[in-house]
Amino acid sequence: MADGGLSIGQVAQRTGLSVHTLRLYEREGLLASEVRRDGSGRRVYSAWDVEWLANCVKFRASGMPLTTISRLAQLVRAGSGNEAERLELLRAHQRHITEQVAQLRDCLDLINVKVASYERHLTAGASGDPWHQQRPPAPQEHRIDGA
Amino acid sequence: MADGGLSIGQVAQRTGLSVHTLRLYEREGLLASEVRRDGSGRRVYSAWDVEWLANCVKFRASGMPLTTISRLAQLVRAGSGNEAERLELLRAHQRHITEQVAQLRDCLDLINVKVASYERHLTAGASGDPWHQQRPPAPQEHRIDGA
DNA sequence: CTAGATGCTAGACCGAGGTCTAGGTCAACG
DNA sequence: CGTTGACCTAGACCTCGGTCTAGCATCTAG
Repeated sequence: MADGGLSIGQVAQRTGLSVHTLRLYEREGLLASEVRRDGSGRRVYSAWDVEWLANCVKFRASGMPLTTISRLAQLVRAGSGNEAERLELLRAHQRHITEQVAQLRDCLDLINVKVASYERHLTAGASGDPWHQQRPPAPQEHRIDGA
Repeated sequence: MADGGLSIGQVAQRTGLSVHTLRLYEREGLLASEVRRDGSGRRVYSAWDVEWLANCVKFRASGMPLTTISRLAQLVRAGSGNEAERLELLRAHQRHITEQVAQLRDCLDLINVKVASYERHLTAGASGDPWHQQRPPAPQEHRIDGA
């Protein structure tokens, strides 16, 4: 392939997406630049396309829905003049990620406690089911609702 | 409701799940103890059930599939003797979360770069599209005239 | 007593995000 | 030449995790 263009198969290999998914993404408007085609209608991806797709993969992995990526792509495709909107979109996702990290840490705390508890249980011999420990009148943690 | 038993609606309120979802979770075997019923067949949740559900919510929020929660619930329901398996399951999810956090950080890095770049762009006046830094969209026309 | 919440079950429906198939084109290889 | 493999489109199909409806029973307040 001249000029560094890549076939869909090659792009699949280096993005980790399936060729099916690549075509889906294109249909859904996730690409920020139209994919070229060769003489017989086959897709030819530029290095820039691949780079963009790699970003898409990260966005997806961090929970950005296809529609949002599509909107971003649309803005980029539209060219200059909408930078503020792109920035807003990115900031929103930034916040979303931060929130996710907080939730993950929250769950991780819980799991760490349970894991430690089971490890104790297993190495020290049975001392009661860690998941059925009676909770004596406990210090009010973040109770969901006072009641 | 005597002895602190809660109705499904009350549980929905304090777990943030819908009553539909609560019934779904029960059908799918996510509950580690069978929910009691009152005289006329209505569910009566114990404080422990609610606590367990709150954990389920965290598990879900951290990407644990229903089937996995179900398996964990099943183990807990089965009682002592399978602690090693529970621990294994928890450790697997621990790893999964850690991996997710890494991915999120990875995406966050990317976004931070882009955000910074757009901020510069916007405050300092247009200086080129931050998303087209390396490769201007020079889509060299796909040949339409014969070869 | 009656209305209006709230609950019950069974099962249909939905959106997101893929994944796969059918049927066809094309280029290269032995 | 025929076959093989990568590619094309259109569209069906699938899983996951809910969400909602129908039709009925029960509780509670006025």
